[in-house]
Amino acid sequence: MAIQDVEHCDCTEIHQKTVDQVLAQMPEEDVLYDLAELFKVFGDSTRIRILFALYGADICVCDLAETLNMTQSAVSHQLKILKQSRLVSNRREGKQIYYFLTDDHVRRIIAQGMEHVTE
Amino acid sequence: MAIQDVEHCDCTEIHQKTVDQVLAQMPEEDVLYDLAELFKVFGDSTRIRILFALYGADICVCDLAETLNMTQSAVSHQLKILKQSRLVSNRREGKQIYYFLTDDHVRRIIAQGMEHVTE
DNA sequence: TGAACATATGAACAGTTATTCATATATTTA
DNA sequence: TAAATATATGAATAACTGTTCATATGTTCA
Repeated sequence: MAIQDVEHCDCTEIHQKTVDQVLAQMPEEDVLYDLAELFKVFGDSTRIRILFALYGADICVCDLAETLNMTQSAVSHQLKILKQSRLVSNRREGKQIYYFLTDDHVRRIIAQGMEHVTE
Repeated sequence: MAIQDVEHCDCTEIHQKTVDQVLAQMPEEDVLYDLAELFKVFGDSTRIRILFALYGADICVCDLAETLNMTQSAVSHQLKILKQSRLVSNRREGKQIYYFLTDDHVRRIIAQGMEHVTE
């Protein structure tokens, strides 16, 4: 999966000017990596379902599992990933832990995606 | 990976009202699936790099491979996925095939993601 | 303090996916 | 038409990932 420095292109005629211009405007590799990692988090049905469930209300793990018809363990594993990406946060209330969307970024990203999907 | 109808939750006290409300506002399963599939396409460094390369200009496969330091085959495989998701389109010009972003949806989705990543 | 409850987590397994390699298709040009 | 060039694609492999199962952690209440 890593980008290797291989003999990459067997074409004879490269438009070097185009290549240089494109390279000049590309973001840094680590930004591209982080961006891909972010979208990867959205790129799973379970996590999308969790994010939608949290769209309008704070919910505890147990209710999430019930709502999405999943095991508590599976939900917890995915919540961990969502939390590491700072898409969701949580707070404890007694025995239960409530999760919620960290901020409106998530809603906007999802909204943009929905526009593409439902057009 | 499929959502199974298992005994999902061993909690005693479910907030049924919350569960029902959340379920009522969830999009259809197939919309959620499509949305996850869309983000999955963005969730790979190679494809993100291709999309950024196409951000400002139409580029042929060969120049893409050169720009991204990849084999032509790997680029073609990923372009196929991007095309199936209608994120990119292409046109032939003689021997070469130029790829370009289908519309501004892609740019907006990427822009939203960048906001989250670079904050 | 101990039992019950809610959540988190590590290991293992199964399914998925990106790249490579070899080769096929399609266009141009000599 | 044959050769050269540009792109596409199928099969195989290696790496990655989501779920399950078993269990650990942390909180409340009797």
